Amino acid sequence: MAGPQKQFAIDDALDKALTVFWRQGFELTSVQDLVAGMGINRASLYDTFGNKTELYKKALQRYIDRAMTDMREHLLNGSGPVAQRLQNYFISMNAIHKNGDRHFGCFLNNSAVELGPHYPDIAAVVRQAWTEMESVFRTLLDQAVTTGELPAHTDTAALAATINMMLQGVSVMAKAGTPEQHLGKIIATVLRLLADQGAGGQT
Amino acid sequence: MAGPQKQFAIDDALDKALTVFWRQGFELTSVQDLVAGMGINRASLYDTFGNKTELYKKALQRYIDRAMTDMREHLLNGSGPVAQRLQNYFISMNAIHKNGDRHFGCFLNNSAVELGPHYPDIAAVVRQAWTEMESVFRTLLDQAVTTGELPAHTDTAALAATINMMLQGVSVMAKAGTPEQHLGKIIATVLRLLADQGAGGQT
DNA sequence: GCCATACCGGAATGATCATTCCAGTATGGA
DNA sequence: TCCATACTGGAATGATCATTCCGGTATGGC
Repeated sequence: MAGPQKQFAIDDALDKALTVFWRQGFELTSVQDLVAGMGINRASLYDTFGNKTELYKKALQRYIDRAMTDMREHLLNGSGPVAQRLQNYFISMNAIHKNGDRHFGCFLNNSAVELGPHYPDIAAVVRQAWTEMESVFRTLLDQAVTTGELPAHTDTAALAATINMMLQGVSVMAKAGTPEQHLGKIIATVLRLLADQGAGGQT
Repeated sequence: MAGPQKQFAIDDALDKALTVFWRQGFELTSVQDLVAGMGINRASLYDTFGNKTELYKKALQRYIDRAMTDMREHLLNGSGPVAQRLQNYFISMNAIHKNGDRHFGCFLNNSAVELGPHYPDIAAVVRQAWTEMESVFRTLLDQAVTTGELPAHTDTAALAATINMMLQGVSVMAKAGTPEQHLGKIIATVLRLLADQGAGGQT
């Protein structure tokens, strides 16, 4: 084909769009904000990404892809006790979601709350991502059962779903500006609950 | 004073405004939607409530007042095991947050995510409400310690904060359309974790 | 009966928004 | 050298928004 060879880097533009949407949410982000933040022309934005809503969906998908990769790396490839890896993951997520003293929360979580009720397809994408996250947590918990860190009768599927729910809860509280120290106490309590899991009773 | 005696019922109008904001969120609700939903005149809306943002804050405060009253009634005045009361509360919250097959989530939670980052005073109101909710949970847990349902060494403050976090997590998942059955499994797991709490180890 | 008050429907205002369009510029293959 | 391609800045379009304003109406106290 004739013409310039060097199309602006699509993935890089998506990352920048994600940053803007993450900070401001969907409704409060104008296309002007996106044009400025992405460093590309308005017409290029529409040519390449369709429209504002489509761009948001593509940015969300990119966030999911990266979050899942990060998650597997941190949780499954790590060594040491599962409890320790989980705690590190919760703490590092909290760090990723903030910038300076402002908290932007989990982008999946934000998408679910702000757009879920109005865009069923976005809600479905979020649920699908959560299902994958639960699957990673379950793999991790199964490792813990194998090593004896968790009792053999543990319902790892149910526990994985619950851990994912807790991640959403912590994210929401962080977004509202809950003090770091308070969040730390909650995370520690979660870890203690998991450690005690099944110690007293069974099924 | 001269003039009509029967001002339109302010509280009733606030309830209707709350319903509209709850279903559509702040940004996607137009003043026209509010005028239609509240059944009052546009000029009356501005005269009585200031503007759209002020109206939202007043509706949020009304939601908080009613939610706290409901919460105390359901949790503190009830009888039976604390675990049972907690489970009933989680399930009834889930029912309150939905309408037919659509889930609107917890209005506090929605406010935190959608408006928290842009309106620091709203974020502060939400955090204050959460603090009160934690206090109610703590009172409930202290009852459980008294009756022996929970061990004496239980850190009820930390556990109360964690339960509140879980309520937010379940609310977000419900809002994204997570199937009832899946939510039920998560709530059951939470209750089991709490029941086993402290059975294995101590501080 | 009289009037200030409190509401009403609806129009006017001024701003912002997403999206489309256009004229101009640079690039790489032929 | 030439031209189709891919981008650029910026203006035009058409819609929607929050907020203010106005003429009209009914109500209760005097």
